[in-house]
Amino acid sequence: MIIALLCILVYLFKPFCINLIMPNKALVDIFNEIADMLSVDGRPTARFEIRAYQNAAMALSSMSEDVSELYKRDGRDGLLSINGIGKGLADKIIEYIETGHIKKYEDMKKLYPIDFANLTRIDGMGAKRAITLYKMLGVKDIPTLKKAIDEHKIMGLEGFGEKSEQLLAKGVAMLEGSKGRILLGDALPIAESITKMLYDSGLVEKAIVCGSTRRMKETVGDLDILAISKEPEKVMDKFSGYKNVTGIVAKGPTKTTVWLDAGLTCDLRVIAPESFGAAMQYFTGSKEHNVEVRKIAISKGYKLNEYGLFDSKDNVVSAIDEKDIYMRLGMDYIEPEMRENRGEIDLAKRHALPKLVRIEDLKGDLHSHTIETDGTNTLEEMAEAAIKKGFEYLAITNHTKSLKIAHGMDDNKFSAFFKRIDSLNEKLDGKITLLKGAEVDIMKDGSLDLNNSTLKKMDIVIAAVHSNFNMKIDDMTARVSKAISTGYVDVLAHPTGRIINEREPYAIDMRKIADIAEEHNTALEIDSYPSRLDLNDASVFAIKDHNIRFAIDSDAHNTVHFDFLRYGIGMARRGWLEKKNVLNTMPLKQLLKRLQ
DNA sequence: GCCGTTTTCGGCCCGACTGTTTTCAGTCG
Repeated sequence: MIIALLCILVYLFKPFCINLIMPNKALVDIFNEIADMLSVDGRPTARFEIRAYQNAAMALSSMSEDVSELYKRDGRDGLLSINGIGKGLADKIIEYIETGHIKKYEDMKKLYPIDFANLTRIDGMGAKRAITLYKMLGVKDIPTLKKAIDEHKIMGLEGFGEKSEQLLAKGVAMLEGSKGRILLGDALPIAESITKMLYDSGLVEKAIVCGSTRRMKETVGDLDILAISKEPEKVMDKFSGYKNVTGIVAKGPTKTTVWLDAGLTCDLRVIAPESFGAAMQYFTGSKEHNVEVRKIAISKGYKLNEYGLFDSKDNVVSAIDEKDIYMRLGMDYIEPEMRENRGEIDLAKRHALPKLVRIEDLKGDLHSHTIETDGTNTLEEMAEAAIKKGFEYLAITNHTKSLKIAHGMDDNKFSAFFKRIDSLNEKLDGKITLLKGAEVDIMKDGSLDLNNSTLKKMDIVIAAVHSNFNMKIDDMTARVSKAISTGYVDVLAHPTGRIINEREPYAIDMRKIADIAEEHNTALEIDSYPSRLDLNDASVFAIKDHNIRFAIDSDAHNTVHFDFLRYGIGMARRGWLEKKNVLNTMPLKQLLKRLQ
């Protein structure tokens, strides 16, 4: 009973349970801060040094491995193998790993004890202004900035005026109301509502969502929308007057930036039709991808910007069509989800890009709930909605008894429920096949929360950790490995347990889990629920070369949730998965054969 | 401070918008 209560408490207070941070975050922050502090360095080469530190920070932040592990294993050469880390920064990383300090950073920090990370989040505040305000007024963080603004001390400074002070005041207020990066599952519908509004206005020929939303990043910091129109001023007026706009940051004839009530900014660019392809390429990003693409353009004697690809005499080589621009640069077309400078450019040059899985490839969904546990629709309603989605099959996978908060079912209840599924399947007469399943709790000791006799009755068993999240990495890895090793688990659901912006992933060695999964033919889930997206793109990318399948599931708790699958597809595509890597691209017959 | 299909020196992505300017710096993506 006490354990059950603890489980419920852990579930309820999930945001406070775990503290596992991005492996290289400390170094990433240090390198970014050094770059900020170098912004006032007068040496002519300083701006390139700044870029070097920023590139290094970017490289470290996109690594899935802890850089100290890499150093332990491969030494200094291991560090030098990272693109963007040379001798100087390798030594600084080693200094940090071995002493916990970097002298250069600490010396600079004594000069500028400034909270750059938060101050530069304010609109209109970059590193230079942060340093100026520190030198002149002692501003070093948000509270001291607010004080300076309240006392109107900023407007008199050289380079600052009344408007600058007002802009900063507004920036602080906006930052305090901002929600940081919002979920893709929130951002994409908002962006789509704006493009719909623009189309409905009759002022635009085209309106396309670009930026990280088009790349399907799991969270979105701001929205980028691109439009073609003959009346750009009217479009900007329409856009800045949209009902969800709470403030205007900047407004010009080709570019307008507004604050939305959802707590993020949205950029709208209006572009001439002949430049649309170049603009889409440019505004989709990522920045790192674009920098590489532009370098390739330069190496071929071209210049690439948002208006097109130009030769040395400024003649247009390509501009209307995004695909054509890649082609002219000697590359195959790179899908937006891959544009992160993670090796895709090299593959595109060698015509060796993967053919990414598409939402049309999914034949069914392997993870859903009904009103019997924590769903809100009946079995019949879920079946009906899945038929409308065109699914060939839908697995009903309700929670098991330990997850009391979700009214988890025991062995007897499952037996009775399966009879209902059998009879509904008969009634549905092949319009869809409902698979008998469960989302079985993996207990603290790695055992499964139902009797083997019940598990044997199921078409599909998915298993998940829902309690005791704060175990040591070795213990959690052993716990989940033990569950998979029972041989009953077809799919490991939301393998890291993270809830975006709420709960960190629990500590688990995903490479070891992939090894065990490979051995037992267990698929790993990409849970498409917007706040989960678990596995995420980085995890998928890290283990995609294992001989395992991934299951892209909705984790639907009602009939509308099947729409979430597009976000899971986004993660899969960002992790470079192809159709053959995904379990539920299999037709029913083949799937059942494999599950047996 | 990094890096190499102009390679160990001499380059390093590019343009819009704003405010404080009188020709441009800072910020942003």
